[in-house]
Amino acid sequence: MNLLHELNEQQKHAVTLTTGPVLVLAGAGSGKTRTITYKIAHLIAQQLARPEQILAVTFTNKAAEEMRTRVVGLLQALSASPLICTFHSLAVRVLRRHAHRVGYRPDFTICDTDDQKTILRNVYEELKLADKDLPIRRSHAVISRSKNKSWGPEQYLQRSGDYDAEIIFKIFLSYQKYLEQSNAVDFDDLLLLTVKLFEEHPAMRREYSSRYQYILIDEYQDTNPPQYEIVKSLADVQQNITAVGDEDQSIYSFRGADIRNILEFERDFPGAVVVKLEQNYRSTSPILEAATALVSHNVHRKGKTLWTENPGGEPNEIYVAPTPEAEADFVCRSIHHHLQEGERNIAVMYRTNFQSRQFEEALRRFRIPYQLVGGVSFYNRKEIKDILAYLRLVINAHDNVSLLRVINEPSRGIGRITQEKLHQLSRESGVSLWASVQIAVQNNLFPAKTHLALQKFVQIIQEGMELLDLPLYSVVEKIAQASGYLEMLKRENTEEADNRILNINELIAAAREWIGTGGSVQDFLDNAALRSEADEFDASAPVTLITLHNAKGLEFPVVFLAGCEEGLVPHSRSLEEDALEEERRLFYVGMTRAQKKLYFSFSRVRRFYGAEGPGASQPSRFLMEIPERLLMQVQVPSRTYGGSVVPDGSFARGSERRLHGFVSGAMIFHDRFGHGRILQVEPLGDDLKITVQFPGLGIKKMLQSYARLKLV
DNA sequence: GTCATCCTCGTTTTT
DNA sequence: CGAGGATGAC
Repeated sequence: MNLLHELNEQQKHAVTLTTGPVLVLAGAGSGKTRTITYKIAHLIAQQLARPEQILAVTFTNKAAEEMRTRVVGLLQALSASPLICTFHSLAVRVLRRHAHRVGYRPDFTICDTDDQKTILRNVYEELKLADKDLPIRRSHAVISRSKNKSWGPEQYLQRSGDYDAEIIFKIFLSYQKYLEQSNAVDFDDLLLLTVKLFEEHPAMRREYSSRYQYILIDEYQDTNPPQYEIVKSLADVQQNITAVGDEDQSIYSFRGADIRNILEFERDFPGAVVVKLEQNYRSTSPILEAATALVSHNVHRKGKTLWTENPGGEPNEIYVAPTPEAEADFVCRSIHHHLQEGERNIAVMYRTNFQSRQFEEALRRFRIPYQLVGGVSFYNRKEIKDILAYLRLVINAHDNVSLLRVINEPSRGIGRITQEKLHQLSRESGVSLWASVQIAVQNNLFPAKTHLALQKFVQIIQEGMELLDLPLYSVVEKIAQASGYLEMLKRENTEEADNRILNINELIAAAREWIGTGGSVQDFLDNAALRSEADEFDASAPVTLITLHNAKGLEFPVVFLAGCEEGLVPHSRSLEEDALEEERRLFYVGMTRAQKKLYFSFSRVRRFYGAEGPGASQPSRFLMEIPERLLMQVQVPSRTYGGSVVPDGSFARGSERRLHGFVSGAMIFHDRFGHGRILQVEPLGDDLKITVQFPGLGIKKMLQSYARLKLV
């Protein structure tokens, strides 16, 4: 079977290098994932490796799934399958077998962000700290960032230089202790414990690195230090590692991703062969040229030259909207147009999640169906997490985090005070909360009402434990019943509660399907915990709303990059030099998702927290970095705007802010270049109607003329 | 201990 | 504007 004829020379080269380390530096749209996929297929087809000797690590579950299907597609008959997974799911797999070697029981629970914050709240209580002195979100962020750099509490204290490092150090310590006592791990621990396992148990390292003869890593530029350590360990014995990445698409440094991993691959893996993939198969040339021009403003890159055989193509358009509503309106109208032309996959991308709302509302108004990627995913909904917490407790009652989540959900009279006392009890006697509850019940430590409530709770969980022999879905069903959760929702009798009931039913259905996979209850829970929002992406949806981060690895014929404003992209919190380059890469990632047509849009006015920003927003500097010849302004020959101005044409005090951006822009336009024409200025009560005509000036000049104006 | 209401404060990006 | 915490009435 010859799979290689479908590849170009460089891709073929990368695929046929079957021993030793290989670094594939691949530009956007150059087929890097395809190269890995073919390499897996090639190794199997040529009998260079058995499928189970191959391990491929991707960035998201979705990508893993896709790669799996593609491999199966290339090799019709597969007796076994290669392991294709994410770092985190790999870690879970390893740790479920060997947790005891690093101090955990194999039934450890995985905490998500919410759970982490619950734990931190308890730590705060123990250390007598208040959220307003040091916001939990901050300690959470600091702890996670440290772990992403492979720092424990001590290293953090020594190396961070934070002014409040000492107190965070204490929080960090207690947090970690709490996790250990609950036999729980957070996302970061999954990686760290795996590293620890390989470090402290050379036998484990040997076992895994000889089990997998070939290691393939996708999106290598996004690996952080613990992931890097895992890669090193796994490639230890055979050194048959293929890493595929693009330094221009490194956008996860906030999660500890270290671009050095890719820049220093050749030093880390001596004898590495470097292959560059520079032909882009995705985008037409206006898109590719603009993207290339943009990213060439970055200093920290190896640099490569992308080229395409798709000449011509539509010009990139910019639309400047007076308000976010107008921006959404424009996007919807254009989407409508493209849909009518028969386009099937259109994406609207933005920097921050909150921007999705304006587009959702507009799309609904236009009755255009869409999918939102990100936001609150199914497994993140409260009702789902609650029911799953019950399920976790039934498997492992000592899981404090889950216990706290549902001990009073639905409320059964075990409030804050009781919970605090239980905590105290558990700290004093060094046992789990579940054990404390039982001690309390046995020794009658609480008033009659509370006592009964606790008894009832114990009973619910114990009954659940007895059900575990039943099929998973009926366990879930019975738990939803016995806990009183369904009843609570029914009694609420609102549309929202009904929706929640539907969601629970959907969970039961998912549990029913799970039986078919042959996985255990534990696997079911692991899967739920590691499922990310981006995994729910449906490639066939006509319109997709998505953040720039989530869009990585995807492609769409038509892309709208919305909110191209200073402060949004680049985000106001990333204006220092390094962070700025990352923002530029993020923008680059967005641009290079487009196959045929790329739009930029931004709004003169931006609302934060429901109120307007302090002045007109300025166009993103990234727009300015794109050569003018590659940009075209959407034709809006004349527009009518309304706003508050006093009759003589000057702006009323207090009202100028609202319309500051475009009104002032129109005026300076007139001033500075002498071409702009204010067609009409008519008072309308307290309002003023201004009609402006935009002639064909250079687009950047015009964007800037708006932005630079100061209103007097 | 619970529920309702008021208030505060904050939005980067994610496994 | 909205979520989630803090406060106060039962």
